Amino acid sequence: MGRVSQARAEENRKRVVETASRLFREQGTRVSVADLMKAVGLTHGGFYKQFDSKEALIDEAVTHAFDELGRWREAVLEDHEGRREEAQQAMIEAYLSPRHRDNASAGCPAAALAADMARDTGEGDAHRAYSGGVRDFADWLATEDQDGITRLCTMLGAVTLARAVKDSPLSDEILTTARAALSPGR
Amino acid sequence: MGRVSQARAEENRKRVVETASRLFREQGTRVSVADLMKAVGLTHGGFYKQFDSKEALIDEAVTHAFDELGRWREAVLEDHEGRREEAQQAMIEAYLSPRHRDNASAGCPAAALAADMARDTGEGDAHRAYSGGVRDFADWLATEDQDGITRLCTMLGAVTLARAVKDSPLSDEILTTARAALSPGR
DNA sequence: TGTACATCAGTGAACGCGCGTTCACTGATGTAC
DNA sequence: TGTACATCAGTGAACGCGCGTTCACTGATGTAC
Repeated sequence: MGRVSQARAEENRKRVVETASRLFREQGTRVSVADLMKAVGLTHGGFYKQFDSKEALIDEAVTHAFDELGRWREAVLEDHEGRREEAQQAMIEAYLSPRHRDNASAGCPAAALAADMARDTGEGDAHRAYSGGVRDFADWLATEDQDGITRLCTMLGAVTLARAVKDSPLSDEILTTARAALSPGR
Repeated sequence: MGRVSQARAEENRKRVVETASRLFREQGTRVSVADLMKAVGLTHGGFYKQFDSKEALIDEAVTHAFDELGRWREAVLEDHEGRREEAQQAMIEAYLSPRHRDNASAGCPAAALAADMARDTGEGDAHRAYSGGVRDFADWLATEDQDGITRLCTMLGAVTLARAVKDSPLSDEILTTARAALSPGR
């Protein structure tokens, strides 16, 4: 293939991070470098021209996923013209929807990457991004009389369980029940 | 080594299932057959004299873990001489304790194995045991005015998040906050 | 502006390693007489 | 009860495979004049 322009190389790098951020949320960080590069349309050898190691990419991909989550929250807040509690309710609805359950690759990284974070070493940017992202999400969800952490626990637990029990009727029931519990008319 | 008595062989088989049930909860089903057998004190070659495949063992180990969870609930209920709501509160306290967070290998399989269940194929005894176990746990946690599913979501979400953010102060805060939210004086 | 050459993003074969699984072998156990 | 032999749980080397990572190579891009 030969050398590629700096602009193209930079764009390729971004696509690797974005694709990794999606694939890791969908399948976990066990996705191989070769499969990832294939998904981007490149070969695996060039990976190390852009990243020091797979772990360095994980750091960037996790950070990227939480940046995306932050933009998701901002978009919801804008949709509701800054009315905070209304936006929170919209986020809760979206979070506990079958759509979010079935599309982890575009969804909440706190839920999708929890097991990978728990099992890996706990040092590095991935864990810093994860902890900071959880804190920010909880803060955003807080109201005057309800703590954001508890809300996030219920939401994340529901999506985690709904994904784990797969397509049994229980999965829908978990989402519906959690949605009802977190709705204002309770 | 030569042949081993039938009683000993049966005991070895049980120890493999028990050890797998612990190691899978601690590290996920990615634990290798060789490492597992080493932990039991055997070599990996003999594994296939007892199990058809690693997947068959996963089925048994997951089932075993949920049986253990059921016995945990029964023990708590007995400790409180059948007083249901009191036993539920004791379970919530134990579930949201640092001890449970830090000892996944002896803890709740619904929390520890959620990611493995979500990412694997969804057929087989492991998933049946998982779904059934989640249902049973939720039923056990239900009260007259609070749904068991929602309680379980909050508990499981809290432990999952507390494990994922590792030893940051946020981890303790998540447990404490969830405990307060699920306590009766609320 | 055009030419000569150095750079380096991407290629694809290769590396050591650990995975799940297989298999010939061992020798104490279980059984038939 | 004692002897002869078949059984089979456990051993350890080997299998093909995919992993993360390395490296010699390619040739268009970027740069120096």
